[in-house]
Amino acid sequence: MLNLDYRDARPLYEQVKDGLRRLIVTGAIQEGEKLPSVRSMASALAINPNTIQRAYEALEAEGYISSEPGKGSFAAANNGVDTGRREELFQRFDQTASELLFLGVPLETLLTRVRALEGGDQV
Amino acid sequence: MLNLDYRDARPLYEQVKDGLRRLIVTGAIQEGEKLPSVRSMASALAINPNTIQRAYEALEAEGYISSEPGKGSFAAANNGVDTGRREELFQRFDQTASELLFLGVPLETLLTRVRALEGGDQV
DNA sequence: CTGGGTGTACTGATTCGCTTCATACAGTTG
DNA sequence: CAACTGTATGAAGCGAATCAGTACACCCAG
Repeated sequence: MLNLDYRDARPLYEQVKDGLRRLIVTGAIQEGEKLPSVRSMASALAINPNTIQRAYEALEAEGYISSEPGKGSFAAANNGVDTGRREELFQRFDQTASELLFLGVPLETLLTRVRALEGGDQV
Repeated sequence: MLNLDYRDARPLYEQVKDGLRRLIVTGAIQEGEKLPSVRSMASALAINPNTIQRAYEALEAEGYISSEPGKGSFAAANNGVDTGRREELFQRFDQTASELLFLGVPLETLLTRVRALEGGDQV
């Protein structure tokens, strides 16, 4: 389901968080679908359950999942996502795009790329 | 010229690196222009010179600046940038865009945003 | 030529965040 | 009841980041 990179400088809980978010965003995990339990995912990735929980906790704060004690964690609806996350993404989007333009990438290339993502949910 | 955020979890040298890169990308620092010396910038930001050098070293590896012993560091041409950086940006671009689309942002909004960046060099 | 600027290199000490491990409690479910 | 779930806490170790100090080689204006 996920793979960790120990050579990566990023913390494990962040890799888990970003990985799960991507699965949700790309549609690999559908709305309402149940996520692996903290413990099972921890043993699957061979890391400590606390690390997984930290990732889940952060994802819930962002609004991507919701956890219910005793039951489990589930993918939330796209409309529940924190607005701060939206701002952050817009800023990153602009910065990334402007740097690519600076590097000489044609405007049309970027436009085509965005259109290709529409509905596709690949990446 | 730059401002550091000590509440930010990101390392100082990375904040300096990203900040300078953005100044170059947005045109605030033109090609060939001389950057502040390692020591002067360190005292201006009230941090250790080693931290600045680390940022400069990384930027040179990416191809955004070039340093000459005894003379100084200068903004490089956009064509000298490492291709790995390009790949990284494309990947980030796609991921960011697809997440924004997932959140319900209209395709046209993203397209308009990219067009607005063309040549403008604002951000 | 000399002094002050430049980038670069190395060492040691310290601080701080990340991660692990262990344990515990409370809720849900079959 | 038994086994699962999320959640909470504290202690400990580790490694990255930063700081401090020192040093060398280079360039250039005076």
